[in-house]
Amino acid sequence: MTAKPKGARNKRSQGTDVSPASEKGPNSEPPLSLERIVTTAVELLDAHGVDGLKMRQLADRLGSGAMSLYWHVDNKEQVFDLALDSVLKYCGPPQSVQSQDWRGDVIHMLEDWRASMLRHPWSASLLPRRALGPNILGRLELLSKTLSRAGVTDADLNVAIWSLWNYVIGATITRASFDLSDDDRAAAQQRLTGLSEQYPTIERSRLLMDNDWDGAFRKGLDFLLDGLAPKQ
Amino acid sequence: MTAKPKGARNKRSQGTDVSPASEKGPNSEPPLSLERIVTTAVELLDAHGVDGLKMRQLADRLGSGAMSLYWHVDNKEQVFDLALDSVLKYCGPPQSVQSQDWRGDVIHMLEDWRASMLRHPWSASLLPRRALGPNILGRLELLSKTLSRAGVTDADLNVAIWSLWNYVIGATITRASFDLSDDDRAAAQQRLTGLSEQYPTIERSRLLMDNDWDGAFRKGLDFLLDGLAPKQ
DNA sequence: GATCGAATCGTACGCTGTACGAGTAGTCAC
DNA sequence: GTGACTACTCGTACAGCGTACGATTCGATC
Repeated sequence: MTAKPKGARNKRSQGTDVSPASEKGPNSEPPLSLERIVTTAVELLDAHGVDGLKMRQLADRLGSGAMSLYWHVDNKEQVFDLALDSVLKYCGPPQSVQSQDWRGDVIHMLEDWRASMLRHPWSASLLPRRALGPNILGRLELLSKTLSRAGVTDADLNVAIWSLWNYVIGATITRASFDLSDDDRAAAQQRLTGLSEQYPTIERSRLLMDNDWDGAFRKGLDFLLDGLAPKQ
Repeated sequence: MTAKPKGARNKRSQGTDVSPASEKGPNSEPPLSLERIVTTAVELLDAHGVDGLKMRQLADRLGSGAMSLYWHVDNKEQVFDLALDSVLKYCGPPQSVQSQDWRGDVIHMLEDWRASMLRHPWSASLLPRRALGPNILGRLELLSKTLSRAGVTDADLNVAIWSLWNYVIGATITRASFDLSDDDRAAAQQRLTGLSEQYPTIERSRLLMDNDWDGAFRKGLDFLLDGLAPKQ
């Protein structure tokens, strides 16, 4: 019986052993690994979106057969989980670990979070539905610690975290999906012109076309932080 | 050449003509119609989620062949669009059309919006990615009008609308997906216990388990409204 | 050489959305 | 009646999907 490795699947990644792949010919693919699978999956997701990721295509791109993937990965869902978390690494605020400016630290982390997801527009809509990987948990832990340091009581901590999470997720999902379909939006706005008696206000303000996404995000974030944490 | 009706597809629904179905025997299904398709699709989505809606199953449940659906509907995507919009009808705030309490009106509409989506947990994650139907546009128009009445300037209007939209969407998507997987959350929280040195803060606060979703939603909404619209 | 585990992959299966075109029933003109 | 036209239904078929299964290959160890 040959059982797949489950817990220690990424054995190869953590060791410092010399890769045996280097001994192969120059025109042969390196061996499969979790890392190669995940980075290639991210490439394909960036190129073709969530629905555009196919296991066969992923294998093709890696120079292997489709079923070889399943030695390293349980199923397609796990590919999503790994790709998602891999994209959300955070290196912390630039200057220091124990900055006095907790508000700046929170804003930096959340804006970086949003930016990371917008760089990979498939990631935002995936995030709420998938398992929490170490990078996601790391961000939550950092957020939690920073708010705690800022004086948010334990009783309010969870409410504050989830409010911020909700806001970031919602803003990014909307932004990303509207980004993907500029033509659709223009068409929808155009269609509204024919219905101006039904939707006069949103037609006049050209709601669907002209938006300051970044500014709106920052504005709402400020308001939330004003309310959630005591002023300094 | 037999072309499908495109614009006037729902002819049967708007007329007051007597339904010819009543002349049939009691044990035969009523004829297909957009309405029946949509309401049945909503039932199936409620029961099995987004991935659980299959065209064949939908047709079975309607007592017809799978391909008959395609006379009334272009493709499966349109079924999603119609089901989504059908679930988001809004009848307005209870008391009056021109209430003095604009803040109460906005909160009522947004909390009703969230409640409607939570009643159909598949709807929230669908909303940002799909076309805007008349009910969705109606809500946006109402929100727009109310904020305008409350004194929000034209320049700030779009920013305010999108901030609120983002917040509602994010809160509801998160809530709905966490709702769907209570066991997963418990398991994830349990797993965190084994990693308490890495994630001490969110482990101690039991972030993944114990949350006051409704309270957090209302709190954040209040903060946003405080900032977005002038105090009354 | 024999053995064994790790890793690869060809084949096949069940399921999906839907293109195609045949078939049916009702209506209207003559 | 009869033929034409429209509205609608649906059986069949097809390509593409995730992946179960089992055969195969390769390198290390005894």
